[in-house]
Formats: sequence, structure tokens, C-alpha cells
Amino acid sequence: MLEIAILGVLADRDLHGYEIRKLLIEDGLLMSLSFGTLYPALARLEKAGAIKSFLQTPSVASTQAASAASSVRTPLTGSLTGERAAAGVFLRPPARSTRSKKVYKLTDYGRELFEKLLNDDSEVADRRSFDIRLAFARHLSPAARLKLLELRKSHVASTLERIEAISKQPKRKHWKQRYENLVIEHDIESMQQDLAWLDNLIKKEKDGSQAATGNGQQPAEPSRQQ
Amino acid sequence: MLEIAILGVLADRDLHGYEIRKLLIEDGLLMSLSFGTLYPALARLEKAGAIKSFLQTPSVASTQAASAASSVRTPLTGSLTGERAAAGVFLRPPARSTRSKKVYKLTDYGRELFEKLLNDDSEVADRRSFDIRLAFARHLSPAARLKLLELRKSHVASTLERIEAISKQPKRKHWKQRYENLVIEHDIESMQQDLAWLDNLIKKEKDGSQAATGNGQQPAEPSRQQ
DNA sequence: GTCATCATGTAAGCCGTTACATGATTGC
DNA sequence: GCAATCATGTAACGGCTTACATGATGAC
Repeated sequence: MLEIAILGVLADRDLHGYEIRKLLIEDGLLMSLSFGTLYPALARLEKAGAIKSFLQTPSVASTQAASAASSVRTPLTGSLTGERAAAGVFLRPPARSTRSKKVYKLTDYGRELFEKLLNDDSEVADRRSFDIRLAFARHLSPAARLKLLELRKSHVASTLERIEAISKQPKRKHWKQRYENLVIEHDIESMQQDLAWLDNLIKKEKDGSQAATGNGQQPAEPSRQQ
Repeated sequence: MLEIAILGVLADRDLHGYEIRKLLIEDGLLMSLSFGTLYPALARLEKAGAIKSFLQTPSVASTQAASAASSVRTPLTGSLTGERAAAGVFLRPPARSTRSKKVYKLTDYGRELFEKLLNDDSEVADRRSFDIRLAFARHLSPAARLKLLELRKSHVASTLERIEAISKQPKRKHWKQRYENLVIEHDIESMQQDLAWLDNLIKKEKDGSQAATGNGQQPAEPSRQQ
């Protein structure tokens, strides 16, 4: 889930860890994200070959970056600090911080993986997962988008049915006042709202899709990038 | 969180693990609960002295049970187990299965712990935790109940504000169409609904409380039942 | 000079899951 | 006889959190 989010933001542009977290949180995609989760996740993704890091110092750009990425832990001492000192004088780059950062870039495999994860419908059950996938839905084909929404809808619908069945259990009849019931009734309301929202999205999606196939526009995937 | 749920159902009656799970799920308190979570949790609670198990076999009752429980902690009343033994013989217990089960009983300490956890307001942030505590709210004093609701309300309200701020970010303006926005707008709607629900509950709670102090009725804890 | 923010990590631990192991009893 | 359900557990692992360790830089 975190993986998708990371790959998703890196699909638009290269970022370092700290920035990724900031973006994910400030844009409302994740309510919170600790460094203790993020950095190991980045390490895992890099190890898997989905992303590749390069050190970014004010002057040194991406050519050297490749070499830095190879070593497990580059001694970023002596020469580097020297370069930085020199560079600081001339460039005064991203406004702030000359400190070396590890900037991550999506690899080809990473792009593949992103698409795969985005299309993997096994996790519609979890709202958080679904939300993140929907947030990146512009990277999906209209058909895949519709499938995502329909799947989520059917999941919510069946959960709703299950809970409605519970709330109608005979023993609940004389529990009307109990707090248990308040919770369940609230759950039901929430799901009904979710369902209505999904229905609405599905409708819009179908309209849009129709329009697109109708007039040759392409609202598909690559149109968004920068 | 699981702990509260377990203690909560055991507050009403003695149950064995399998039954606890069934109850918790069938009553809609938990969407799912695996044995791999439940049994270790029961073991932890017993080790902590909050619950105490005794073996229940169709005829042979708890004289042996006491020894089976081994007691890391307080050796509970012998008289209690005696009563059980007698009951087992006469009552022809739960109709089914002669297989030995470990029936759990809340200890005095367990009742204390339950109350403490129920009154511990540190976890209003998580809806699941809040829901479970609300479901057992009949065990709380009217004042504590109100506090629980108010705290949850203030949490949801501040989260809502945060997200509304995000959705109003200038950069979002020209993102109207983006899927990120759909997700956020949906979050906002959900929270608004939650807030309205909470407001309603709080109002009802206050009315009930007022009525009680006003006319001498006591809608405190036991009045709610049935 | 000190505090907030930027920046990257590690370690310990909680909470939960699935999968595995085991076996009795009931209903068909 | 066979499948479903009852019943209790263990092992391995996943995902996330907090707390810790470290240090540079910018703002006041």
C-alpha cells in the first residue's frame, strides 16, 4: 500500500525521502507516515530494483549519481564535503540545504511494478488501499478504472448486506437502545454513503468513457504527465 | 483494542475462545478475528490476571479446572469453582460438544482493567477503537460516555479541518478533475456525516443525562439494558 | 546560540494476519 | 464414511509505530 503511494508520486517526478513523505501527507493521500516506515520501504523498493537512488549535492548531478547508488553505503566524507563547500558558493540551488540527499527515480521495472500493483484488484477490501489506488487512477486505463470502482462497490455492497443482516437479527429487536446498535447503524449509514458515492463515480466514469470512445479523445493514461 | 472487546463480552457472561470469536463477529463488533490473534490474546490476558480459565467437560467440572489453570497469579476462590462443578452436573451445559473447552471468566482485576481501558481516552483517534468502546458504553457513567463522544467529535472535527485545508490549497484549484480530489472530497463527506452523527448522539446523551438529574431517574448504567 | 526544520536512518515492539498442526463431534 | 463445524493452539511473517541516534542548515 505504501509501495503504491511511493511509486505513484515518483511516477510524476524524482524525489528524496523527506519530500515523498511531505507530499504524501500534505496532499492528503496518507494521514501520517513515519520515517521508520518510509525509509525501510524505500530501501526495499531499491533492493527490488523498482527505484534507484542517486545522491544529490548542489553541483554534482546524476552522472556520478549512478556510482553512488551502487555501494551499499558510500563513505560520503572527504571529497564530497569539499565539493559541496565549493558548490555552495556558485550555485545556491534548491533554495535550501546543501546537504546530500538521496533522490529516488523510478526505474522501468518500477513503472511496471506500479502498473501491476495499481491493477491488482486483490485489495479492494481495505478502504485505505482503495483510496490510494483511486487517487492514482489517472494512470489506469478507463476500463481498469471502471473495474476498480465496480469491484469496490461490490465489496462494500456485500459488507453492507452482511451488517444489515446482523442488525436485523431477532435478538437485536429488544436491544434497540443499546450502544452496540448505534455503532452498527452508523456503519450502515457510512456504507450507504460510500455506495452512493461509488455509484456516482461509476456513472461519471461510464459517461466519460463513452464520450472518449465516441469522439476520439484519449483520457487514458499518459496524458497527465507534467 | 481486542482486549477491550474480549473483556467486554466476558463482562456479561463466561465464554470459551471459540464462542468469544463467534459473538464478536456475529454481533458486528469486529469484522473479523482470527484464532491466531484471539488465543494468544486470551493467554496474555490470563497471564496478566484479568481472566481465568477453567476446563469445562460435560460431567467433570472445575475441580480439575483450577489445577489446569495453573495460576501464574491469584488463586481464585475455591468456592466459586465448586459452584461450577455442581452446575455442570445438573445443567447439561451448552447442548453440544463433550469436548473439553477452556471457559474464561473475568476476574475482579479484569473488571477493573476493563473499566480502565474503557475510560482511557487515548485512543479516540482510531475509529475501530472508538466504535468498540462506544459499543460497551453502557458500562460507562453518563459523564464518561459524554466525554468519550465529545473527544471523538473534537478529533474528527480537527481532522476534517485539516483535510478541508488541504482541499483548499491553491494548487488544488486547477486539479479539480484529478482523482486525488475525489478521494479527498469523499473523506470530507464521510467526516461530515460522522460529525453529524456524533452531534446527534451527544445531544441525546445530554437530554438523557439532564432528565436523570432533573427527576431523580437513573439512566446511568443498568437502565439501558433491553 | 538556540530552536525549528531538513534529512537519513536503526531497533524494538505491537497488533494483526495466514498457514499449519491436531483432533473431536455432528449431520447427512 | 465424509464433510462441516467445533475447538485450541503455534510459527512465520507483514506493516506500521515510537523512540533513538545523528547531524546540517536557516531563522531569529
